Order: sequence, then structure tokens, then C-alpha cells
Amino acid sequence: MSLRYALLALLSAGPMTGYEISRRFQSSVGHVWHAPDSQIYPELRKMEIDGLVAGADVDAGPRGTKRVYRPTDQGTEAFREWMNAPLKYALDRDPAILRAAYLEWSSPEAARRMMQDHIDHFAALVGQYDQQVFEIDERLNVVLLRRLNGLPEEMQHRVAAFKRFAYEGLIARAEAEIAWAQRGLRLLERYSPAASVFTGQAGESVEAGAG
Amino acid sequence: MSLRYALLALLSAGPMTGYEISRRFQSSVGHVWHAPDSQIYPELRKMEIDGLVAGADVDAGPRGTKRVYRPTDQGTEAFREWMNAPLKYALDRDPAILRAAYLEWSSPEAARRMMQDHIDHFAALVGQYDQQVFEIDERLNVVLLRRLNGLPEEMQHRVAAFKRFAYEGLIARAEAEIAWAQRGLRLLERYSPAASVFTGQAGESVEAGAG
DNA sequence: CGTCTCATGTAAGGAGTTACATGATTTA
DNA sequence: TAAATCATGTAACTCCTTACATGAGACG
Repeated sequence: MSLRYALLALLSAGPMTGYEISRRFQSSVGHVWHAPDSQIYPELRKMEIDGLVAGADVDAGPRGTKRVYRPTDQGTEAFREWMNAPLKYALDRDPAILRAAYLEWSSPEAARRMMQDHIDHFAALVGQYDQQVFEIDERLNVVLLRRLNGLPEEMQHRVAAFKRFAYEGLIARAEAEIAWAQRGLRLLERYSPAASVFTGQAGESVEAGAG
Repeated sequence: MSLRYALLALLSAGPMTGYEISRRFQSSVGHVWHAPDSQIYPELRKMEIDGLVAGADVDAGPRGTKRVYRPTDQGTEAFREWMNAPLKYALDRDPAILRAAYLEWSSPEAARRMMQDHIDHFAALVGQYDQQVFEIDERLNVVLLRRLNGLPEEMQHRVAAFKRFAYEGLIARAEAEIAWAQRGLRLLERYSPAASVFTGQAGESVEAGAG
């Protein structure tokens, strides 16, 4: 149910087409919330039926028309209500943690590769997040500029500070993942040189595993 | 698709009924992977059809019978394969980050409450994780004991070390969340004493928000 | 002449949530 | 005698993923 609030959040910067939302959800804003086309277009239609956004068919030059959405007063109010309601925390369900807990079932090489992939994955994300923070600080982000346009300077700082804060959270998380996987590599170094008893055929391993 | 691997992981400690799995998934092991009854029983049936587990109806005394599942050789092999395959990383979609990015839309009190709830939530989790680590270190966890039973001592250390490592990851994450929310509180202190322009009625706010 | 961008979806299926349903036995 | 534990599900729904579909204009 958060997708519609993510859409309202993005649309609070100004009117957009489904296509533009889709592109933003795949690049910059996509770090905060990601969704594919196949979810966005139908959800916008549903939100229109529910009176949260208003769509208008606008001339798109030689390309015919496109549908531009903007939040209605009701949509803005629904977003604000959601922003003031308590958050529900989902229970944990992360394949990386699941794997880590049963790493004796991986081959030593696969275990090391998993940790290295984890580090590489989150290091790449940190790079992307840093770039976003830079674009926030330097006011290079198009959607942010649209959003800040017309606000008093103090409020501009405030709005930008919150965007920055969100990315700082993502960076802190990613760095925690990297540090954890590095601990994992050190742990594997201590245990992996010795061959795993779990690398044999299925029959043996059931014996070894179930004892 | 990870649920079945979580089930195979748990069953690798020894045979269990759906009911016992369900209880474990709601308490101790539930921190690593959570699932409700309504998902577990049907999934076990599907896995039996797919040949990954074998179910046997066993006498349960005066209560009639119960169905005990154990992994088949094929199931054990499928689990090992999954443990050796590369992980897929899902794209980010976290309501807490989404909110943080648009915190100018929350009332100052709601924003502070959100941060405090975040801290409380993850502090409680850290407490639970610490307890699990204690139970791993002291060999108090029933499933772990079942799993270690019969393994050479060196392997016991190894297996327990990986379980501990998984919880260390959860703890590191939770602590990163706490630190982040504390930064959030400090940020709000700087910006919130001044009233938000976004606290008026819908009409005004659309002006202010969209500029 | 081919690929990229603009523009908007459908369709099928998997994964997860929430609520409901049932009934015996054991414990406080 | 009321509540918790043992034991096993169904049903409806939402949310998300993956694959497929289409067509025009712009760019190189």
C-alpha cells in the first residue's frame, strides 16, 4: 500500500506523466522507492478512481497526447495523514542473513564469493548514494529543484536536509552490510581452509547435518 | 521462492512437524526467517509433491496423528545448490526511508515520534538478538543442539560461529538504524522548533509544496 | 536503417498478509 | 472452567515480478 504514497510523494514536487514517474523510479528517486511500469500505470489509474490524483490528457506535440497526473487536495491530505501515522515494521526476511546462518552448507569458494558479492553490491550502491547526496547538496537534481522552487530559503534548506538524511540512512545501511561481509570473509579464512564435511554427496550430508 | 530454502535449512537440523516449524518461525529462527502457518503448511505440501521433503504420519498419542517432515536427498541437494548459487539483490523499498525523505510533510511531533519509534523498535530487536547470541554461545538453543549433536567439535564451533555471524549482521543493522534515527532527532531539533509551512489545510499546502 | 526515447499498458503467476475455521488436550 | 497448547489448514486479497505487446518520432 506504500506505492501510492511513494507516488503522492513524488507528485508533490509537481505534475508528471506515468512515464516520467517510471523513469524517476528507476534512477534517482528509485533508490528511495523502486517500482516498474507495470505497477505504476495501473496504480495511477486506481488512484484516480479513488480521487487521490487527477489525470489530464495533454498535447504531446507530434506524438499525440500524454496523461499528466497531479495530486488532488484529497490526495495531498491522504499523503499527509500517512506521513503522520505510525509506521508498521515488517518482520525480517532476508536471503543474505538466511544464507549466513547456514554457511556450513556452502562450499568454501561459494561462501567467499557470496561475501565478496555482498561487498561489491553495497559498495556500488554507496557510490550511487554519494552521487545523489552530491546532487542534493549542489541542487542539481531536477525534481528537487522543481520542489524547492518558490519556497523560502529556510524551507529549502529544511527540505534538502531531509532528502539528504534519507540517503545518509541508505549509506549507513550499506556500510554496515560491507563491514559485516568483511567480518564474514575473516571468519571464513579461519574456518574454510579445512575442508567442509558438507561437500560430499547428499546421503552423507544428511547424516552429518542431522546427526 | 526463499521460503522453501528456509524450510529446508530448518529441517536440516532434523525432522519436524509443520507446527514445530511454525513455532520456530515465530520465535528464535523467526529472526532469520519469518512465515505464518498459512504459508508453511501449504508450502510443505508443495515441497512434498516436488520431492524435496518426505512427510510421514506419526502417532501423536491421545491427539491422533501428526505429519513429520524430513528433507529428501533431492531436497538436501537443492538446498546445497541454492547455498552455492549467487544471491539476487532486491531493489530498495522501505517505508521508513521514504518517510525520511519527505519529513517536511510530517508534523514536528509526528516526525519526532517516528524517530523515537524507530529507535525503540530496533532497540527491542537488539535485545532479542543479544538473547539469541547468548543462547548460541551457551548452547541453549534446542534446534542448534539437535543440529550439533554428533558433529566433531571443530565442526560444532564452525556451525555455531555462522549462526552467531548471522545474528551479528542483524545486530549491526539494527544499531545502524538506531544511530540514524538519533541523527534524525538531532536534525529535527534544529529544524522543527520553527513551525512547518506544511501543517495547514490541503489547499495551502499544495501551493507551498508544488511551488 | 537501426536503435533509443517517449508513452502506456496487459497477463500470468509468485509471494505474503489477514482473517477465519476446527477440535482435542493440557494447564492454571 | 477458562485459557493456552497442539495440530492443520482454507479463502480472499494485496503486492510485486517477469514477460510480453505496441507504435510513433528522434538520432546517428
